[in-house]
Amino acid sequence: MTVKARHGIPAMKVGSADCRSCPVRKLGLMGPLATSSTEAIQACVDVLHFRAHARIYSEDTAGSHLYSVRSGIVKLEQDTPSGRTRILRLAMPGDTLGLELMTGFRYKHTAQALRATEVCRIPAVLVRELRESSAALRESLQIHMQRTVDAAEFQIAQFCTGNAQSRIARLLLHLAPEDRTDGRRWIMREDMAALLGVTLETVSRTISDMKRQGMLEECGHAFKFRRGDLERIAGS
Amino acid sequence: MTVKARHGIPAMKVGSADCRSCPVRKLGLMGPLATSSTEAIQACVDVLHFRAHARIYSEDTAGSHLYSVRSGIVKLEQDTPSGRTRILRLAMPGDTLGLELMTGFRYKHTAQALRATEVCRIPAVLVRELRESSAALRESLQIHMQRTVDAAEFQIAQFCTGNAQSRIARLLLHLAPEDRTDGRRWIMREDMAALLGVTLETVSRTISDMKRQGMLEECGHAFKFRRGDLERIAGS
DNA sequence: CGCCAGGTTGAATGATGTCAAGAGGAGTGG
DNA sequence: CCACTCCTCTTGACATCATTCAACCTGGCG
Repeated sequence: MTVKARHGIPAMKVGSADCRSCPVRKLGLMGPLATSSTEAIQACVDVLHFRAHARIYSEDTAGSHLYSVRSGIVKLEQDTPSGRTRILRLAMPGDTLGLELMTGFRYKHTAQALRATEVCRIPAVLVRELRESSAALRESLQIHMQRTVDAAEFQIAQFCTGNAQSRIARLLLHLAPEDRTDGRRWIMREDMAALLGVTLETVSRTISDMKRQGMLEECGHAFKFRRGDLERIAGS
Repeated sequence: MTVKARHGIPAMKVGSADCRSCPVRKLGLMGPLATSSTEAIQACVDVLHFRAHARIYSEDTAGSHLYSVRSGIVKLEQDTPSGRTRILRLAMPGDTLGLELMTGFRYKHTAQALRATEVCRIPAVLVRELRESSAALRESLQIHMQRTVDAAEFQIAQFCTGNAQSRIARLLLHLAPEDRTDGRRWIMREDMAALLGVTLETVSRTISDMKRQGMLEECGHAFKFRRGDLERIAGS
């Protein structure tokens, strides 16, 4: 079992894919496929449910499935030369994991759910086959590759630049469409730290400071703030 | 003209592409195309020569060409929220610039030659057309997209992690196939700093330290070192 | 109730940023 | 050929920020 002992059962199969009810069908990799072919696809695509901290796949292992995120957040991490693990980027609903299998055979990251997460598990061979016959899928693949590039570059520009306060502000803005983060998109301090390239303590301290300055509140697992406040800090 | 005044003529057309003599043909985007179609392609592909610091294209402008690097190094940078400019990654011979035009119409970075650089300028419409007819090109596109992702993630894992000395050691190792950097791949301190996410002064100080410790020499525009020394520092 | 994972805080230390001054080299024009 | 300027790199002194190591708090859960 490739999961840290402390985190129990890694995955639970919920059932076969039901694309019609998919919350992110339009965004997902297979979204553009015609409804006629959808039926055949559903047969070999499973929906899996992962608990927080469960591992979806491991760096440098042979892989045979892509994953499409339906809900939740997934972190993609690598072991750095220095022994720590570094989060390279986050995958949100609609994003595709494991696209590197289109040009290789091993996963390049460890993928781990940040919180309860649902994914569609898609056989790589299926995608390779459909790629030959469907121009729509080819376009979708290209779009999703580009989205991967964008996410990685976003990480560099937003989360590897500026001081800790700026980075945290940018992360909160990124996670929150409005003036509060969704409680279901909770990220704990340790993961924030690995994502922003600072220590856990610095994250904790900085968030505490921001609370004391009155620009941030934390209710349960949700942050509340005025976007303007954080945007001012983010750009400095 | 989109080039800083101080850096004179931005580009010089060397001539039409001569793929047979291309130093990186196997690696390049168009490499896998059959020789028969190569002739037709060469007609609309130009080879351009850029001087050090010349701008190849600018962030957020409409684009109609991809570029394939033949020799030299190109930096891809973006303006950060904080006003500085941050280098997102380097493009080396064989790499392709402007792949974002396959799914959009604007360049997402500013591309600037780090030193004297030769590129092939390929019309985006040509690539879009060939993509329909040639499975080989489609595969090449996918490989080059993946290579872009790899480069961005390399940047995060290697150049945004650890202290200044580790980052510099990793950069030198990355630039040097052997135990010395190629004088023709010179990168000045300012660019190193923007690439590693530290200040110019920190780069200068750290390199001076490493020289004093005897693990680094600088002859003209080349660094000399023993890989073992730097590898020990890089992994810490 | 007691344990433990997650979070907070303090004090000391180390690393990096900032501002400022100056050295050396390459190119230019007189 | 020299004096000049500009660019790049170096170095110092100091302020600021982040890390480290440690202690402690808290709420959930067996």
